[in-house]
Amino acid sequence: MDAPSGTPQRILDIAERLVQTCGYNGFSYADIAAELKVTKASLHYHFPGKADLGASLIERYEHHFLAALAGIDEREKDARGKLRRYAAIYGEVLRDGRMCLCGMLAAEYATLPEAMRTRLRHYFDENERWLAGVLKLGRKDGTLRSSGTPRETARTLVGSLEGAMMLARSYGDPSRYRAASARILAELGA
Amino acid sequence: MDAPSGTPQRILDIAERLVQTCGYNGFSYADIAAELKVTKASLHYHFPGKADLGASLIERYEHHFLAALAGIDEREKDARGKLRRYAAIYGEVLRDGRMCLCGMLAAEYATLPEAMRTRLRHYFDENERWLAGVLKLGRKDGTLRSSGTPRETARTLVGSLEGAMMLARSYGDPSRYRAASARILAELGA
DNA sequence: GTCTATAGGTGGATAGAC
DNA sequence: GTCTATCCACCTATAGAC
Repeated sequence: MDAPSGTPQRILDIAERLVQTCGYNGFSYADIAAELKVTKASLHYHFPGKADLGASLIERYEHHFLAALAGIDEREKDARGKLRRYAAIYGEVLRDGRMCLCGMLAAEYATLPEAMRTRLRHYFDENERWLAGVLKLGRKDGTLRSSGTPRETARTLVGSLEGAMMLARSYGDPSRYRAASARILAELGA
Repeated sequence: MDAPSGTPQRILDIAERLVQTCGYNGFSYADIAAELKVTKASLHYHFPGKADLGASLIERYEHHFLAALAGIDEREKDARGKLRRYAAIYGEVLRDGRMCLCGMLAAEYATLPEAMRTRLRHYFDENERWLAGVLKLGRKDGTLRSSGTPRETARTLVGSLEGAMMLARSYGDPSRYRAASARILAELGA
């Protein structure tokens, strides 16, 4: 609680935004250094290699995301409400021309170091796991309907929302995401 | 009809695969040169700058794609059949760790030259247009159902399939795409 | 922890010979 | 059309002073 945000956190903040907009292969240490007003060498002290920085980015992003999902579980008990809040989180991500960090990295998957690939799949697995729980809950109390297993439906849902974000951003129009997510959720009864 | 494929076409073939796997920012003239066994300078003769190459890639990809859609319209008169064939085209794209060329580029949108951005949006617009026609047809003859306008549903559909491809590829599992697309199409009655 | 300086490599791109 | 040779900017990364 001493520093509101240490240097490593500020580095991650900038790198996160850069990856969300330009991709992992689309930014450099020089970009971060310029914005943070330090030298590139300083960055290497905190994150020895770009792969370390990338892996830390995913870990922190997932950590924040899971915290947000825990927040939903605390405040929202209705399965439909949970789904709508989940979709809304990704809607907020779209601000400033950003895209979901992990959706971006998924596109660059083939060029990522293994440490990042593993963490990336873990992120999506956790999305799937949480959504499957919500879908199961909604099926039990009759508020949500889906044709396949909760697991498969969750998997499809994650992909659909990631794709909706990607296209919405290409048109510079977040409302495209909102329209798409509303339609997708409507199919499930939410 | 003289040469089965001239040098420019072979360059595009290699570049297309590279973009589909590694992205526009993830490949270089050197990669193409090595595979085609020519020098980088030769490539610049056919495509002066990387932006020219990128724009040509999208144009050719869209041309091939629209030809495939025309082929569907010729052989398949049933709206549900058209939709299934459309989804199948993207399923075939997934071979060899590839992703839809334009889905890849959409992720890198912020870093693309304007000439590529314009063509990219055009590709998605054409997808949307064709799909909206199919959805309208299916609605008229009662074979397909959707809650929103054909246009909006088409838009959502394109994004969902692109997202499904991206995630399937991250898991190296094309069956993820097939499962997701089957579920998505089922919601529409196909 | 941050700096200067620099290494070693690769990026896209060009000039000019053949 | 393809080559050799070369340019310059940029990349990730390291050594060592402060």
